[in-house]
Amino acid sequence: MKEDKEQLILDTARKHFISKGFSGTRMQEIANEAGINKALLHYYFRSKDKLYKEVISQTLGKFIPEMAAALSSSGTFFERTEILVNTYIETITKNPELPLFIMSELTQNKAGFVAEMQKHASFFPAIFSFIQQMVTEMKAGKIRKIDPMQLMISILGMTIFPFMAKPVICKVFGKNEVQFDEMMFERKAFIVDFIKNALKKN
Amino acid sequence: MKEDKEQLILDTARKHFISKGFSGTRMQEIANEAGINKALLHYYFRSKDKLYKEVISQTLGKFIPEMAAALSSSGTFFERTEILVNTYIETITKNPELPLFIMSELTQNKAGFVAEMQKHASFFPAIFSFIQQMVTEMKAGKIRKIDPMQLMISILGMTIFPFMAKPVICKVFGKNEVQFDEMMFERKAFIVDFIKNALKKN
DNA sequence: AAAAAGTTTAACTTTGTGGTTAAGATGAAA
DNA sequence: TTTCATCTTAACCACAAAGTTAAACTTTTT
Repeated sequence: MKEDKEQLILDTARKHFISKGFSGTRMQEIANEAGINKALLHYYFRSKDKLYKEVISQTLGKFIPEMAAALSSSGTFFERTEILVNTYIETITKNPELPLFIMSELTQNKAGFVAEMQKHASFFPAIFSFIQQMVTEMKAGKIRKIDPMQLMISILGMTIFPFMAKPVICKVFGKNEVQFDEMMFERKAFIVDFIKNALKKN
Repeated sequence: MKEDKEQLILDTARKHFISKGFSGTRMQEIANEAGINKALLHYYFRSKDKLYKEVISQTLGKFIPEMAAALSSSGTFFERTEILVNTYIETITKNPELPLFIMSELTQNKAGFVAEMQKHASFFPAIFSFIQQMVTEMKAGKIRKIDPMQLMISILGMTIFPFMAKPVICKVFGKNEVQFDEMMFERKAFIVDFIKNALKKN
């Protein structure tokens, strides 16, 4: 019961913080939507600040390890790319606003956010394990030699950018939520294929 | 003198609105940083809302037409892609926070922002003129046949995403502002090359 | 049943912020 | 000099939002 309510508050708060930012979010709104009152909000989480930190901690604690794991699979570079792209698109489809939110908070250099981010530094070695594989296969002549950093950024850009530009994409191509998800589903194969062709040796 | 001060206020306000959002921005802060007082702020722009709208109008009024023009060049698909990528990277390098800001405001569906955005609908036909060229050259057998929408999103993703993920990229690859700009400078050629290879016919 | 701990509510206080006002200073132009 | 827009200062108002309190209700423990 207690945990239920606590989680209900956290879920409601997350929705608001992620879609409207910290200063755009009203404690009263969270209370209303969670079907409780403001006093209870403060009973559970002393202040707006602490509630925010808890939301961030929970959200990043779930999201970042998933992202890191997808970077750390085994197999050939193309196999790992396929797992990476598939996992990213599947995971982010469940939380499409998350990348934009994370990047916004990082750009604004929100103190509590950056601190929480640093707790998940496991993300960094995961990236380099992936890049290492690129380098290895380039040296082995399996794929065309290009700048690994630029390639890494390209893979992430093709995969993550559409979620961040979702409103524009939906508007330009006349898509609703469902059609957008379908497009992203098809995009998994598209990206892998696109990268394979781009890295084919002449 | 008057126009100077007016523009000084607008520039200061833009900095704050873009980096901290509407509700995160304080009129007092804008006044302080512009070296004036709050009363003068309201003397020039009646309200925070009107100031915001003016900032948005000025910013989008300059930025979007540039983006649309870059999509509307002439030449072959690869030539147009090169112009598009070069112009986007050069333009956004001067305002690296803009894409993230625009997407955030659109996602939050900010009334005034969306309204202003619709004034620059010229952007939409520009996109389709570019896509049309893809289709033409695919039919003519000049480039490999793939989904034009997915290709369009890929080009924009590879070009724009790095700016939106700038703090992460700088952190992961240990880059400062200058090094980031250098990387983006090199990226212009990288993207064009990458796309050319990906679209080469088997 | 009584006590204790946990849970909920309404009403209240405090603070932050947008916005106003009034009185006057400054500087350019008629 | 007079006039007018521009600009400053400082105090003020109104309101919204964060946060507090005290009292009451519910559940658990003894």
